[in-house]
Amino acid sequence: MGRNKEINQVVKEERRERILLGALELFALNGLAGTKIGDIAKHTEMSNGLVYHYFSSKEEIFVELIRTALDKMIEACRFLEKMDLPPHTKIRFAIDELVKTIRTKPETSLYHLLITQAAASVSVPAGAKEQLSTKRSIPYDIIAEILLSGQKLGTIRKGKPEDLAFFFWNNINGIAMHQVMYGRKASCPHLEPLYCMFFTQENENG
Amino acid sequence: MGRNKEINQVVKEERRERILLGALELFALNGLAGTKIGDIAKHTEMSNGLVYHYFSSKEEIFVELIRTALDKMIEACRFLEKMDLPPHTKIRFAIDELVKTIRTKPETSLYHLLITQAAASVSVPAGAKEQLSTKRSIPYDIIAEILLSGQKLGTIRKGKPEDLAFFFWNNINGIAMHQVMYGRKASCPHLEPLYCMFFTQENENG
DNA sequence: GTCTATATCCAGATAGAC
DNA sequence: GTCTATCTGGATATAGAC
Repeated sequence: MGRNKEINQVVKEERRERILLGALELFALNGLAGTKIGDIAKHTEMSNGLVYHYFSSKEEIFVELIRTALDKMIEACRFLEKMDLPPHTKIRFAIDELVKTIRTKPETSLYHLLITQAAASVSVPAGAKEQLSTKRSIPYDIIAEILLSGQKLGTIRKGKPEDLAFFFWNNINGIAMHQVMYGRKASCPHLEPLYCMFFTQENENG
Repeated sequence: MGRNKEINQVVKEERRERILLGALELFALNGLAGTKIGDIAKHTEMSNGLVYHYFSSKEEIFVELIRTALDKMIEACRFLEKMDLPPHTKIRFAIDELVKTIRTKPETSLYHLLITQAAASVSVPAGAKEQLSTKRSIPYDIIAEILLSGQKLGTIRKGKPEDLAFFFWNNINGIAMHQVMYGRKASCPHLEPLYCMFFTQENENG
């Protein structure tokens, strides 16, 4: 009894996840307005109505995805922040790790794409706007902070840390987009040029 | 008579331009599906019906904008290609000039955004797909070619030219997006980190 | 929980007056 | 050329059978 309820709960959770994952692919590629509920239903092999059994509206799905995307990114950044490594190693690690995740876990690229898109768009649901305005800057701030420490040690190039952080995320997003567009077909670009952006010379070849 | 016809022709052309410019802003920010004909009409202070007097469909407007965007970009690249400058100077010039245009002519950023968005999207009209598939790679190829010449002269960092060209455009697009999002409020990021991506050391400080 | 059928609404596009 | 009114289709969301 209580038993069955638990199991049902799990099944229900699973279905939700399926819908979210399917919707993520579609939203990331076609945007909120460009994705019909019917598309999501078809893509997850459910009926139209069933989607509405799990979510009360298309926007709700979208907002939940935005929330998840932002939370995952922030979590990764906080983890990075706490690592016991010199700043320039943290940055290198962050680049390598982000790119590895992008290449191996497809939904990662989609999350990046989704956030980038949503952040640039005006006609985004209020709930998503709220998430974005409170959380979007955090990864930028954390990277900027690490870069600043590195600059003090002379291992990171000079320049406004916020500017460098901007380039950092910009390139990560671009790589994610590249991955989504060309997938396994084209190989991921080599990352040396990216390192060069951030590391001072002595450090660069190390 | 022939006189009046000419004048009318000019007025008509002007209206078309107004619609295109207004639509560009909306498409770039909200995508094709996220932009209603009514939005375009309101934004250009025309009636719904009048928009249809100049264009036969929403998609037609979109495709024309994509075409224009690609053609402008290609034209600028060809101009760059033909300049009588050493490769690394061409690259520096290209970055400076692109960023200057992005900062001073607002529609430029919107064009960049529009193309990036459309290229990533699946649900784009056939006409736009066609434009993209025949033209999108040209700016990448031209920049890669210039970078390759520079590599032969030792003024451009080594690495696959296509990869470097990818980063080149990726950062330009990111700056365009930044400009659209924060406009005049936030100042444009400093470009030194970008130069570092492409130039060899001796050259970098020159 | 899951489906089909449907009510409702909204947006693309057209018709026709001025 | 420009507008308003309207047709029409399609998409969101709901109702109700199973």
